[in-house]
Amino acid sequence: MILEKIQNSDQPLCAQQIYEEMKEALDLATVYRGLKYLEENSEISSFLLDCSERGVERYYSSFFAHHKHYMHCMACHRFTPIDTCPLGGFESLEKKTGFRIDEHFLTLKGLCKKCQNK
Amino acid sequence: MILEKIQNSDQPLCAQQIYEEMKEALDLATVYRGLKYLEENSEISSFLLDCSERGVERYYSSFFAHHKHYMHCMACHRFTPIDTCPLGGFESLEKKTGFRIDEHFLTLKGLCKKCQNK
DNA sequence: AAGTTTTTGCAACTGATTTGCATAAATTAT
DNA sequence: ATAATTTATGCAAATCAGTTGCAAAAACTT
Ligand SMILES: [Mn+2]
Ligand SMILES: [Mn+2]
Ligand SMILES: [Zn+2]
Ligand SMILES: [Zn+2]
Repeated sequence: MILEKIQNSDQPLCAQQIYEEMKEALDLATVYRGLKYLEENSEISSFLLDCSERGVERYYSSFFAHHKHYMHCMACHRFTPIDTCPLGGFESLEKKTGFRIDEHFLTLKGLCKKCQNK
Repeated sequence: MILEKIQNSDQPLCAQQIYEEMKEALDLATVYRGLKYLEENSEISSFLLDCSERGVERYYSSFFAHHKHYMHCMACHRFTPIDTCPLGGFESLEKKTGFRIDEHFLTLKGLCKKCQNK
């Protein structure tokens, strides 16, 4: 159920949002346990969002959307996906610093098209 | 005191780390209040780090280091600063999506030089 | 020194997430 | 199909970073 909800959404969802729509069927603790299980089994992936209005929440999206980046609208709080990762090769940075980069997380914030025209 | 500690550190620091070194002088709540004040007055800036070992914590660095990005070592948990922001112009992305990008946050994770050679 | 404002410590609270525990549901063995 | 065993669930309590109320302490004004 939880997996389907996430797969059928065009937006990353947080635990509360998933719970809202199934509160008659599932307890919040069960939602969290389900999300944990799904993430451990690589069916979904998550990232933290630090939103000035809504605070810090973890958002989940289906795994095939793994390593996708989003732009977060600070007005409507929706995510706009970015098709191509704007981060290119880190080779020169790695060579220069000796650091081996394994993962990167990028969050863009601003105003979506709709919210600008208001 | 808090501001000095942050300015004199080569690493972003979290509330706990700052508190550790002044626990005889300051209460943790006072540290948090100080950090809030300093950030509101743009003397420091902060970012969230989601570390698989240490959990989610907010790290603070002096404001002149604002808009700096770091690579976080997953072994020693230290930050290596990146001198030049690897993110170039978002103009084409903005034009294509209509989204207006105001801020961006980037976290790189991996293994620092030292930790690789162990 | 007395009155006023600001800062502090401490404890209680918050909100997201996790956990213990006893029960319910699903599986497997008899 | 029935009893024994395993797994999933609800609910409440715990956790953890961070915040807040409140009364006492410190700093500032008069
Ligand atoms: Mn990327
Ligand atoms: Mn940048
Ligand atoms: Zn919007
Ligand atoms: Zn390291």
